[in-house]
Amino acid sequence: MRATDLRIIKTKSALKEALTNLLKKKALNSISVTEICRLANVNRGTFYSHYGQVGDLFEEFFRDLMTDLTDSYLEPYKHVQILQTDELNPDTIRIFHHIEKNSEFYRIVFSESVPISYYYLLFHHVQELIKNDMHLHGETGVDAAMLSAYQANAILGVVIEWSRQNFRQSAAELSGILVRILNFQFRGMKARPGDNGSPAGQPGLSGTGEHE
Amino acid sequence: MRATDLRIIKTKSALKEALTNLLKKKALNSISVTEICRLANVNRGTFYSHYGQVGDLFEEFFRDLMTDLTDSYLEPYKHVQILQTDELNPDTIRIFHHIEKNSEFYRIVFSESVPISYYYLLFHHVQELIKNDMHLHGETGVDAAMLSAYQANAILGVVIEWSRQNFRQSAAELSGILVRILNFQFRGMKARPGDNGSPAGQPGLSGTGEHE
DNA sequence: ACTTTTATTATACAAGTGTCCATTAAAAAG
DNA sequence: CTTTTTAATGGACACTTGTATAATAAAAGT
Repeated sequence: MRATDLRIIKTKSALKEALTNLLKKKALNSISVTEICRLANVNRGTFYSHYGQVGDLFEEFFRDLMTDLTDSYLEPYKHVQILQTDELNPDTIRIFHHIEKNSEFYRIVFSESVPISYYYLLFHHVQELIKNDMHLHGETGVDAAMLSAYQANAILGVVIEWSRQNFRQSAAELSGILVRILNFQFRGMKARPGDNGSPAGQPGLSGTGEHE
Repeated sequence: MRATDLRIIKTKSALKEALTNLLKKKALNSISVTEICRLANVNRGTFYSHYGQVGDLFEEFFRDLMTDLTDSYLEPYKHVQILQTDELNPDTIRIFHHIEKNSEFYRIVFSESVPISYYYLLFHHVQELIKNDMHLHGETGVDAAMLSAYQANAILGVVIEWSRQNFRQSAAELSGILVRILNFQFRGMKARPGDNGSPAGQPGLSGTGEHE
């Protein structure tokens, strides 16, 4: 069962193409294996020799996106030194751009009757990105799994709300909103004369600022 | 179709009882309508006259829990005046106790192949609780929907991680972990002599402290 | 080009799904 | 207690699901 067998490649891409087309017209959870195979001209038994269910086929799209997300995430931290909560460059939060770019896809991931497993894929991916980032900045004294879970899901909360509002804001606007949220959380410490010490960078995002 | 018709009450409770028993032995997504009806001695057509799918029956359990969650949530804010990020009474965060008490149920809600809609029910409920709480404390200058989404999902991120670790910590321990996370986020502003001003209460939770 | 390997097909099966309708029986209304 | 209302039943329908197996055909290996 070499993965390079031409027959396998042909079958799989036919199935993916069929699913892509069906997703333009109906919800993921209402698409049947039979339907995909009919459209792809592939025997139903062949489908089951490659995938267990419709979702497994959909998941293959997901893997590619997660790679792109990694790239989107790492970018802003190249400029982490110049970040100030007050003047965060809206373009910095690339994660919103990544989602905006693929909003067609994320619309499905966040839709009601889809299994939560896709959300978990996204969540765990962001969590890992944050956790890796934390290690770069040394020990925090806080349970790393819990802290990263808190921070990752906080961002995704904003994204969920964004998708619930049909992605009507631009990614740049979303970044602005996030900045205001972070500022609000830290409102106790700013605007205090003679107290201009770097206020923990982007704690809402990775929690790993540039100080200490 | 008065909701008080004895036949309806009898049928519905028989179906619920059957589902409850089945859930002790197998996953929600692997339980069929046929199976429930067989166990409940209810005609399959009768099931469909009340519910559209197995999930709709499960959702009825959920409604009750959300009421209990409201009670659990409101409790700690009766003591909000005495809250300090440094010495937050672990018992204060009742939401963890609520989940611990019903962990049997939440284990299902957070399990992989279940639809994300249940998570949304929980998320939106917590979001509303936080939003109401925000209004009590006046305008924030931040998009209320986005801020509450951020804060609600942050807490749920910790809960997801908790369930992923099979709820091995106690609710009290979880509260302690949350306190440490919040302290970490605010580490830039504490231990600064002569700067003992209430540090924004519980921003990670509701973001509405007691100052201003 | 020929042989070997194996992915794909056609077909069949038992089981579940969602929907419909005529019949039955239990509850509500008088 | 009798009548009226309507929930529940039993049976049937076309359809999807997941699995299995022998036959076919396309690719890989020599």
